[in-house]
Parts: sequence; structure tokens; C-alpha cells
Amino acid sequence: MIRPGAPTLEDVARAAQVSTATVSRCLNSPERVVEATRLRVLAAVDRLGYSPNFGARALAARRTDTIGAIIPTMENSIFARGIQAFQEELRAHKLTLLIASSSYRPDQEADQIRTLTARGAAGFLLIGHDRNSEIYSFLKRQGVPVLVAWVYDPNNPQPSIGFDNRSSMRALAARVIELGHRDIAMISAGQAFNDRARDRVSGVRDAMELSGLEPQSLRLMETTYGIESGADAFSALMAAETRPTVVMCGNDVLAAGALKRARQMKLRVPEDISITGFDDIELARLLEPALTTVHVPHREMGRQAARMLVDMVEGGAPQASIELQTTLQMRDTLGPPRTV
Amino acid sequence: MIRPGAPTLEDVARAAQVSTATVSRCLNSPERVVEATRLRVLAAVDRLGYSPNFGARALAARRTDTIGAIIPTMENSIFARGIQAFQEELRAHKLTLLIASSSYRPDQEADQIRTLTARGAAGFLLIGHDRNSEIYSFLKRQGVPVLVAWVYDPNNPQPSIGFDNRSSMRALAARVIELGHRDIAMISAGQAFNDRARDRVSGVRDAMELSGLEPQSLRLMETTYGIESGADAFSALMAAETRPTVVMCGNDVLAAGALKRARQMKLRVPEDISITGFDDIELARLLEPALTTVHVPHREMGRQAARMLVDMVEGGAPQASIELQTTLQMRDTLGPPRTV
DNA sequence: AAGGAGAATGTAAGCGCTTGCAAAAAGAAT
DNA sequence: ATTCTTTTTGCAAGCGCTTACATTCTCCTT
Repeated sequence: MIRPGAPTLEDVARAAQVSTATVSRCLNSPERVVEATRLRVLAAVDRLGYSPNFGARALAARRTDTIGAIIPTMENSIFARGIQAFQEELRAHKLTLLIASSSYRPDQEADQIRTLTARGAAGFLLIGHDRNSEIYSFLKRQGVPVLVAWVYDPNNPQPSIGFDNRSSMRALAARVIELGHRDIAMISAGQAFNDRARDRVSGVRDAMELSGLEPQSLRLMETTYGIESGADAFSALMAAETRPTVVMCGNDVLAAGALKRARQMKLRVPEDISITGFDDIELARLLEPALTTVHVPHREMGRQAARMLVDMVEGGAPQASIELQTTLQMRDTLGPPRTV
Repeated sequence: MIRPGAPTLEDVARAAQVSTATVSRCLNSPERVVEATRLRVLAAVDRLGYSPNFGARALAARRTDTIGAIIPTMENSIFARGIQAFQEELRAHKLTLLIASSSYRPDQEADQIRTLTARGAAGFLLIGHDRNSEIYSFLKRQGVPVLVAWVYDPNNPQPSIGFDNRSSMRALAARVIELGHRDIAMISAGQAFNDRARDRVSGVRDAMELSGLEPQSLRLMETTYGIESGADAFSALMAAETRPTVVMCGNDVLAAGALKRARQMKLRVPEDISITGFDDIELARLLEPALTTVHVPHREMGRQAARMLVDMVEGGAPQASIELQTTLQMRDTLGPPRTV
């Protein structure tokens, strides 16, 4: 795991007959070097195939220009669009983004945070508030600011940018109830260490309560993330004596699984059973019938998150959380219940 | 972009009343430190929230334990599964993977290669052979080995692991022709700097030639990557005087777009028009009707790629390319042509 | 109790880079 | 020409860490 021969600044300096300081300046503030010299140096850089050593540079300059982000999964596009926008905006600020994924596991997330910190992350974008307080204190001691995304919680002192998962889901559930559904089931991702999942469940219960339904009557199925999990949870729900008339899913991936299984079971959607999602990923429009879901402004969130985090890292000024609005995306998987 | 207060090895050493060498040993080869000392040191590490500085460590140890991978896109799951397996296998070898994406652009890929090299990548996984030779010579001068994946080309001296895109597509096209299709259209990703796309087109032409069809009669539509692009290309193809009876797509994402547009145009698949894909990503099974495509053993490829690359980085022994087999995944979007 | 082997720890050099300061070179003004 | 600026370049310290080597401490052996 060694790179013995890689050329160094000194090699370039020797080849160009200048000092290492001059080479360094050529690379970092070219205007401070007269053209003749600069050309000579850059030629040497090219000829030798020189590549600066980031570690050494960061060490000497005490600056890394690096931001870290840890997302629960890269396997699907739930976070892809937002992170893409985040990265683009960071690049405009000449910052590099280091991405890692945690597979929805708190321990892995903690690991990745340490790894990226070691590698110079000067600020972090993390998803959701829920995590061990040790991580926050570690980051505080390291002097690394954290911005939480995909949620908005004005009551949490930790700055965040995102949307109100609870009220968003409440709005969708209200629409569901308005259509006449009384027997509601829900497939949720694991609620431990996942405030988004919890809030979405609460949102459904809120709506039930507001409409005079018994919140406890919600048939809740908790499962791991993934299409197959969603499908299996759907089967379990449908195995009940009296079937629900609607299955609300905590996200589009679970909904895709539910929909797939519904088709396998020859159930017509939405005539026999309604299904809803959350996130509005690209997949939602491709499914047949197209998925009714909650649209989240991912790109906007990513872009604004980058700006906020840059401010936090540079200015150190405490940032106020920002709330983004979601919208109901009515498509074809939600209809009135069969017998109303 | 500074982290002023972050504790250093020296801070820990002082707190634990030992030398920095001992702290370093505690962290890297704990068995060389007597337990009493070790406990004291680790306690100090914990108390201070110490995190090692990767750059400094790499500098001193002349070792980075880091591998880089550059994939064309993270936006969809074409590469996700393979890279996931790749990463898991690397982790088993105590190596960290740094991932970057190039948006299918050679210049961005070159950039990312330089960036990750600077950050210590001791080996690279790259997709496909096609790239500027300068990049290869740069990497050679840096002493960084490269493994090419997602393709298998025994004629290329560069070691690779993957499958034969050309013969895989030929097999699918042969099946298409066997079903009676004579009027074949194809939607391909851009062929410039993309040997996979080129090979897949060649594969279709091969099959046509073998069956006595004129390869030049293939109606080829080249487009950028993405669902919408696939949909638009499909529209363009269908605007022709005499419509093709089958549209073969260079990958599943384009096929998803084509299928979506076909539905919008009220065409029945496969009765009115057949559509095929390539890759067999998760989406292929979710589409309605489910997509006929070529299955690629992504996980296997990722795992084996990791093993090969580790060998290359450690042993330096030149590796022989490995071929993996694809299989036809017949599902529901391919049928006989309408009038046969 | 002395000597020696082996284990535990410390000392200090140096990895490749940036940057404050000083020196040298190049113009500008007299 | 001479002096004064201003620009361009070099010198050298030091960023946080690992590791070869030197030193000290333990614990046997005799």
C-alpha cells in the first residue's frame, strides 16, 4: 500500500530550478509568480506527472476545504438528488465533498464520522437528528459543525434544514381519510434512531385523531428498508381478517414493494387497495399505476444545505433552521375505499 | 475552514503522561504496550475526543490503506450494487474506499482521479477502458495500479474484470431475431468514451449479420443517460414512417424511459412494440410489464474486483483479466412482432 | 546479589507541504 | 548613476504523525 516513486514538490522544484516555495506558489497563487517561471514550473509538473499530497498540504496549510456527508444508503435515489445538488453547490465554493453511507446503522455512522473527520472534514451534513450524544460531543471537541438535513425541527438546538415530516404526512393522511378511508395500515421503516420515520407515523396518527378516528387503531408494520421488505410487510398486512383499505408507506421504496406485491396478489390498485408513498423519487412516476406520494424539494434542500454549512464552517455564526415545504403529489395509487 | 482546537497526539501524550510514540503504539499495535499504560492512554484519547489526522499519519507511515473508485453516476443503481460489494470486500481487507462520480464526462473523471490520488488512493477501480492515455501515464508515474471493471477485453493489456458486453448483447439480439423481429431499433448511450455502449451496439449488429439481416439497417438513436432521454429517443424512433417492432436499449434506465413513453403513447408492450434493457437493475422487475434484459452479476464482479485490486496494490503482480458470464433475463417486455 | 535477556518506553528524525520573513532582482524616480 | 519601491524568489520552521534506534525497566537465572 505504498507509492514509492511518486514525485514530490521537491522533485518538481529541482526539475524547474526553483525553490519548493515557488512551486507551491505556482500551484496555489499563480499570480504571485512571474510568467516565465510559472511556465517552467508547470511544464515540470506536467512532465513529472506530479500530484500534490493532500495530507501534507492540509497539515501545512491547516485547512482542508473538505466537507463530509453521511447518508443512510446509496442503494437508491432517495438521497441521490439532494446530495448531488449539495455537492454541486459545494464545488462552486471550491470545497470537496466526501460521502459515506451508514446502511441505516448508528454504529456505522459513528465510524464513518470518525473516519471522515480524520480525513479532514471541516463540517458535516447528517440526516436526521437521532444519534448518540457522544457523537455530538466528539464533533464539538473537534470543532466540526454539523448541519442536520431531511428534517426540520425548530425545537432542536442543532441547526437543521428540511421539512416537517410529521405535518407533511398528516396532510397526506388527512386527504386519505377525506376520501373515506377508515381502516388505515402503515408500513414504516424502523423508528429507532430515525426521527423521520417516527414523525411520519405520528403524522398519520395526528390526522386520525383530528378526524375522530382512534389513533391506536392504525395497523402499523415496521420493517427494514428495501423493496422486498415493503412487499413482505404488505403481505403480512393483507393476511389480516379484515383488510385495510389503504396502506400508507413511510417512503417510496417501501411503497414500490407494496405495490409490486399487490400486483402479484392480483389486487387492483387503487380499486381494491390504495397505496401511498413519501419522497417522490423518480421511481414513483415510473410505477404502474403511478404512485401518490409526498413531494420533497430535494434539490433545493441540497443547495441550501450547502450554503448553510459553508457559513457555519467559515463564519462560525450559529444558523437558524430552515423549513422547506412539501407538496402532495396526487397520482394514481390512491382512490376512495372499495365500499363506501 | 480550520479546526483550531482539535486535540493532537501530543495532547493525548501529555494527558496520559507518556511519549507520543507510546500513544501511537497504543493506537496501531496495542499488543506492544503494557495494559496499564494502554488503559491510561485510551482513557485520555476518549476524554479528549482525539481523532487521528489521516494526512499526518499517511505522511509518516507512507501508507494510506485507501482505494479509489470513479463511477459514471450515482444517480441510479446501475453501479450501486457492484460498488457496494466492492466496498464490503475492501473493508474486510481493512481498506477504505473513496468514491467519486464523473457524470459520464472524461474531463471530470480525470479531475476526480487527480483528486483521489492526492488524497492517497493507492489503486483505482475505473469503469470501462476508454479514456485518454494521459491519465494512464499519469497513474503509472504515480505508481498507482488500475483495474477496469464492467467490461472484459482480453486484448487490452490493462487488467479488467467484467463481462463481454458485445457477445452478451449479441445473445439477446439473437433471441429477439429468433422471435421474428426484422425491424430493429436501438437506443444507445453516447458511444464516445464508452466502450460498453459501443460494444452493445456492435453486439446487436453482429446478431443481425449472423441472421442475414443488413447490420446497417439498425435504426440507432444515441442519447444522453437518463429516463427522460430514453423516453424522447423512443418518441423519435416511433415517429418514423414504418415503426420498428422492437426497441433494444443499451441499459435498463433508457429502457425504463422508453417503456414509460410507450405507455403514454398507449402502445401495448410487447404486443405493439417490444422493449429490452441491459443490466438487470432492481427497477427492471418493478416496471410493468417487467423488463426483459441481460442480467449482470454485479455483486460477484464487485467482490472479485476488490480481491484483484488488493493483489495488484500489494503484490504488484500483473493480473490476468477475468470474465464473468451474463444471462438473459426473459421477462415480459419482449414478445413476437405484431405481424409475423 | 549480580548479570543478562527481553519487554516497555522514550528520543528524535523526517514524511511533503505552506508561509512568514528576509534577501535579491527589477523598475521608477531622481 | 543612485536611491527607493515594488515585485519575485528563497530560507527554514513546523504542521501531526510513525518508527528505527537507544534507553530504561522487569524479571529470570545463576
